[in-house]
Amino acid sequence: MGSTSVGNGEGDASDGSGIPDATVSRLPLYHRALLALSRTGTTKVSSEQLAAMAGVNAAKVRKDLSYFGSYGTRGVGYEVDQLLEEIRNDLGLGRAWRCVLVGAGNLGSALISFAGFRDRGFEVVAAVDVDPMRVGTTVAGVQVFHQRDLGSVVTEQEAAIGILTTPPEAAQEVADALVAAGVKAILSFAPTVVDVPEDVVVRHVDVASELEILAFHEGRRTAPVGNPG
Amino acid sequence: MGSTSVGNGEGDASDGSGIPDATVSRLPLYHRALLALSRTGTTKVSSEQLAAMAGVNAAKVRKDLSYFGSYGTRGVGYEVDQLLEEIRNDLGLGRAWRCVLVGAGNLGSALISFAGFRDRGFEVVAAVDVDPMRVGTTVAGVQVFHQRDLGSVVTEQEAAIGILTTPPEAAQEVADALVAAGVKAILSFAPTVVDVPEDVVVRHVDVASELEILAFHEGRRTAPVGNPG
DNA sequence: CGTACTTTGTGAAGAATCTCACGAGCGGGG
DNA sequence: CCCCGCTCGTGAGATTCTTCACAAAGTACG
Repeated sequence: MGSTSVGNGEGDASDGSGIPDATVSRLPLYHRALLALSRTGTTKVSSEQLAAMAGVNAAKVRKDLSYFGSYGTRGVGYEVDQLLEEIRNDLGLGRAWRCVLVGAGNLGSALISFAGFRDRGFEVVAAVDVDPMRVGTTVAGVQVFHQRDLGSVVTEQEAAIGILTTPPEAAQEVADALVAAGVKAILSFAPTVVDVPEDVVVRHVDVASELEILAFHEGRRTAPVGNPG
Repeated sequence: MGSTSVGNGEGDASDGSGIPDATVSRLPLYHRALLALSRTGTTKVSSEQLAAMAGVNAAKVRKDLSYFGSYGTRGVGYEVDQLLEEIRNDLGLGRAWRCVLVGAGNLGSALISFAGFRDRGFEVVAAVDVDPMRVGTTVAGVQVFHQRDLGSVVTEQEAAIGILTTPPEAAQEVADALVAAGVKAILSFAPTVVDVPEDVVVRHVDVASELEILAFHEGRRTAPVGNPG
């Protein structure tokens, strides 16, 4: 997708790990599908089924999985629990990921409350903000510190992931502080580009952009030809 | 990318409009950058500058813009306001986009309150939910109807975009209802695949997946080789 | 044991995207 | 008016991603 900035190099693809970016971005889909299968007690799954569940092509599933080794049995398919375990390992979901949230506003608070993360091993262990009204309070059990203490909060909490929900003006400054504190993975909701060193990964979630892309397609539908002015 | 499903065909790329998907997904970045320039009163910008602001390559900027015609002056650059107007047109941001939100829970409410949309022409004109506690209430000025009336709400409100923030189990059913009501653009926050007809565009925002991708990269950093078990 | 059937794993072709590199056109100065 | 320096627009090559198609390898069964 290109919203990632990672050190490039020797590998088979764009990441040093040798796993193509496109494949990595699909792993969560497979993970989700396998989780659903496991819950229903299904023990085996073919690439065809998995593909349907993840909304992709079957050949793609097989090729993606092959990057991690051969976990399937020809003529049978993949063992759900074994494959699930493998992907859990690859995605690093075996451990708990400690996240620090920067910007405890509307969106930030919603994210903290959102249960979907903790289930998967992502826990917001602390939040910071600049607003004196928010500093010192607790949001859904998460303490809010002052943003100037971001560095020490990250260190003390041993946070590995920074979640950035500040206004765009503050994003770069916060990213710099996160990087300085040793954070190497940032999820940014700020509608702006953030510059980070090569070894830091940034991913963006931008709802406004997504809506604009939808609007583009909608606009094309009703007025297929460019502006007639 | 691949989170989009659009009818494929004659074009130069994967969309019927002839504009490559990759280019479309970058238009919001350019739009944002130009907006910032316009606000500071800058009248001209080079592809190099624009590229830096959007976090992409200069050649890519020029090629992207060239799909829409030649709006630059050689030796000078692009006229900010003219280019901004052009991209506004292409993205369909000249008009107001009426959105219906399905699922007025935590995330849904946060989205309604989020100001960033209205500024850009996206307005949530109604919400629906299944929870009787929420039906009949008002969230940030937006009325919440019962989900069973989704079809008529869409029709009466003349909504063009559906925003889906239900639990994954309900996502497909809701998407079907939206499609039946004539909605051709859906933004889904539900962590599941939704099947829609070829002429409907779906885009996904999945925070959990993004975190998992970050975890993947982080995991690779500390343990570069596969699981030593 | 051998045959028929199924599904994986993967080389290779194809498509999309990115990047380079350079000619074309514009403004400014002499 | 002509030359110089700058930046756009774009063909072509490099890269990445997707899809096809088929041999390899397993199961089932008589």
